[in-house]
Amino acid sequence: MRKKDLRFERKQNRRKENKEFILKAAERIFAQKGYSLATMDDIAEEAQFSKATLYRYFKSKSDIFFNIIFSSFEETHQKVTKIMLNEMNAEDKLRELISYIISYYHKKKNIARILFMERSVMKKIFRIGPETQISHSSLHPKIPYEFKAKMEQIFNIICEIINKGIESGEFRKVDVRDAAFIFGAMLRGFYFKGPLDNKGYGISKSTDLLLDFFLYGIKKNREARKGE
Amino acid sequence: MRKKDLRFERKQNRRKENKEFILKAAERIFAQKGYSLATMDDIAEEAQFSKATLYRYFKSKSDIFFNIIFSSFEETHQKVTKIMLNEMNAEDKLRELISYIISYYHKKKNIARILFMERSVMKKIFRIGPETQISHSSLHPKIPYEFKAKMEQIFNIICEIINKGIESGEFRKVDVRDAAFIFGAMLRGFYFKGPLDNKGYGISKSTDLLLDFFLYGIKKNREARKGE
Amino acid sequence: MRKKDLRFERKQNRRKENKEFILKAAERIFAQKGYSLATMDDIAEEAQFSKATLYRYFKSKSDIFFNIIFSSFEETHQKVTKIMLNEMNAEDKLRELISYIISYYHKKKNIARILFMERSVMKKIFRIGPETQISHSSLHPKIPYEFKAKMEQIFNIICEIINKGIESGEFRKVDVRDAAFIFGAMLRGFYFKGPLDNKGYGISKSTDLLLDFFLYGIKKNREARKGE
Amino acid sequence: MRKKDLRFERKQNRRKENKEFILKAAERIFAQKGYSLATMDDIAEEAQFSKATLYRYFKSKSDIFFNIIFSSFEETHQKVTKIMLNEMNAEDKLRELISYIISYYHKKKNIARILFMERSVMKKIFRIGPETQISHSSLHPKIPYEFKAKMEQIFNIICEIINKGIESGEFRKVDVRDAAFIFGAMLRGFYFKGPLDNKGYGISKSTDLLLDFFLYGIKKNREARKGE
DNA sequence: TATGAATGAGCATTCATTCAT
DNA sequence: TATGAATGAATGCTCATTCAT
Repeated sequence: MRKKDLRFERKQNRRKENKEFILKAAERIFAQKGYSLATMDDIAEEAQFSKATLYRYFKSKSDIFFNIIFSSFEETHQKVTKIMLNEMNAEDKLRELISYIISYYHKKKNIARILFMERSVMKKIFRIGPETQISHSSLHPKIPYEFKAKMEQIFNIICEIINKGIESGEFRKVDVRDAAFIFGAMLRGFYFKGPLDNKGYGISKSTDLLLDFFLYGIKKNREARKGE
Repeated sequence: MRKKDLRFERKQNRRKENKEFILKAAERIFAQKGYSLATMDDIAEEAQFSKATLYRYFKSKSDIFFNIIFSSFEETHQKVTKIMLNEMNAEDKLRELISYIISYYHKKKNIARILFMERSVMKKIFRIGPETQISHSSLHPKIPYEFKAKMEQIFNIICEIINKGIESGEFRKVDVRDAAFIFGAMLRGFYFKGPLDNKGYGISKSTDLLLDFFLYGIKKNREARKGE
Repeated sequence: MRKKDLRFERKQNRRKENKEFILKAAERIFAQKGYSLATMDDIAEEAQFSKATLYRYFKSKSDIFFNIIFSSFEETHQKVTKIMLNEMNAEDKLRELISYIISYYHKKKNIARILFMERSVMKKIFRIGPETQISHSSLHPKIPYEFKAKMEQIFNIICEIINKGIESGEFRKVDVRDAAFIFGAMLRGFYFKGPLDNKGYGISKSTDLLLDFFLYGIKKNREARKGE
Repeated sequence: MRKKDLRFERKQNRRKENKEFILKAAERIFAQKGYSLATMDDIAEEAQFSKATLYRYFKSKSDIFFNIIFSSFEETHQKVTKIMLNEMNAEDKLRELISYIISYYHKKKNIARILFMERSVMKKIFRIGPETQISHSSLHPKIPYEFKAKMEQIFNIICEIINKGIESGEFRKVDVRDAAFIFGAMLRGFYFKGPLDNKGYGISKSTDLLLDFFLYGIKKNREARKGE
């Protein structure tokens, strides 16, 4: 029955490709318009499928959105893990991290923005998750939980990098989670700047800038600090 | 015709009060639901006016939103100016700044979030501004321009504070605008943390944390830095 | 404040009239197409209102349908009560009843049909009722309960009429509820005849026919019956 | 070419079996949900065929429905004919008839309901029949005609039973078609009772009850009736 | 001035049916 | 033959905005 298997595989692949294709199209639309303002018509047109077809691949608009975010999270998680495992000192790891995240934000544009920002939308989307899941393990098993979990995994990896930096004597003795949080905050705030303009630095210059401030702060003469 | 003047004035006052009242109500709704999910019905009910009346005071939903943001900008501008004019060293000014902005974000909750984040919404809102304005000098004269201008004024004040810090020798010789941008980014990112949890520090603890990192960074031993 | 009261009253009336008007239009549409096949667009067009306006007056399609049925139930209830209270013998009351119900079915055409027949639709409609009602006493307080209750009130009145007929010696001693059920069944079945044709008797002839059979049955010589 | 014939026959059989299978599945679905609320997806899933395959066996949803009803009509026709041909008196034939039809309604549940009741659906279904048939002698040759014809055949048999009862002196001299119609009405109405509850009698008790009333009516003392 | 009424344009979602393999 | 994929046309419902009083 190899023939049948092959045909089946081909079909599976086609399905996967189409899903991927729709997701890419939807990502572009969400990036342009945000979640609420993006319509299924927009996505259908962008993907060059009929609206009804979208529903063959995804349960709902929020399902599409969820898939976009979640898969991009996995990507990030993998990348961040890889960075952590590198044989570098902590400073260089942070540099890599910054560089990656900045370019990631850039690539994902408003997607990440929506994620961090349209809190009410997120609530609405994820209400689908845990309540519904009880009665029938649907396509979104433990959405917000998995979701948050994934974010925390990433956060923990950053903590670990910083922690190693402290242990190795590179960094002063700060609260690891505080430091990691500040680190993330700098990156987020750097990218999500609203109507503000910074000088439009590229990724490399931006990375240098962020790293410089995260490492050294702005003070000229550091008096004895707690962690030193 | 003094009578008429008085009556007119009373009317004006009443109008102003009502506008203010509607704005407050709308702010609560936007904070709860974000821009897209908030409906004019919601706002009307919250303000205890009829929906039609809302349109007597404001041109559109986006007009309401604009007014909310703009007035809160003015408030911030004044406060920041006051801080700058204080007789303090730069570090203390930054502390005040952080404290104020963190509490401001907290007070305005999602409002600021929307501002920084729902970029597509902002675009939509501000399209009303300059294009429409040509034909009839409308309520939004140079909206995004004024808007951006206001933001830049605030930004410039922060620059000035930092600059004074450099001149006085408190801070190392960094690019002032870069530093101000990083400063803002840290605050923004600290507050807009998406589904992430930080430890839920209060304003005072948050202020300390942010100031500590902005001043000193994370490095233990600072080798010779450019600005030193 | 009489002026205001009057204006308010006028408005209230207008609202009531419009509701009534929409209900009438919807009734025609439901009669033509049944519940599922009738669309809000159909109703809107028939009522010469916009679809959105329909939703100002009624919460949903099923709300409209519910109102149609319920008000027609009340009408029937009143009429049937009046018949019961008449000073007539039981036979004449039954005649009146038959005459009224046949003409009622005729007037309400498919509405009654839907009620008795599209059971699955009814289930769907009334699921709105009791579940939702718990959290917020909505427009449909105890729909199916009230609904069934109303039907049972009507049924009980028929029972009472028959019971009096038994007590007065007009009717033989049968189980009252059985008899009332058979009575109703004959009327229902007489009207809801599917693709069958009877001879197209008018109301008067139909009434005679139904009464004749309900009273005397088809047997020629009645042997001793239980109830005699 | 016997081989081919056999193969053809086998194919035909297989086709027939599949049709039958689909019909059974569809019947279950229609019974559960009524016509409008049942979807082709539901039927496909229940039959474990793909939706497209359904369309290889039947022209449309309504075609499926038509076949269900028509075949069940044939069944009834045969059974009713058999009853008529029995060597019994008319009363016993009626008893058999009632018993059969009540159990038939029970078995076919909502199917019969749909038939008698969703008149608009029936119209929709049968519009496919005679109009379409002109251009290509389709699967539905004279649908509503055959359909009605079948119903009338059944009706006529009931007439004949009653007529024999009159001729034999068992029944009084009533209009035969009127009596048959009332007979049918009682049965229909007895089963299609909407949200009403009767006491939930079983088939045997129900049969007794219906027969009792159809034979003797409710009157105590029968004065001289027309037909006696 | 204030507002209840009205609506056009949309929106997410569904479904009977057709197409391509 | 059998079917997964695709879709046009609806469908119930919503909302920012305008109208009439």
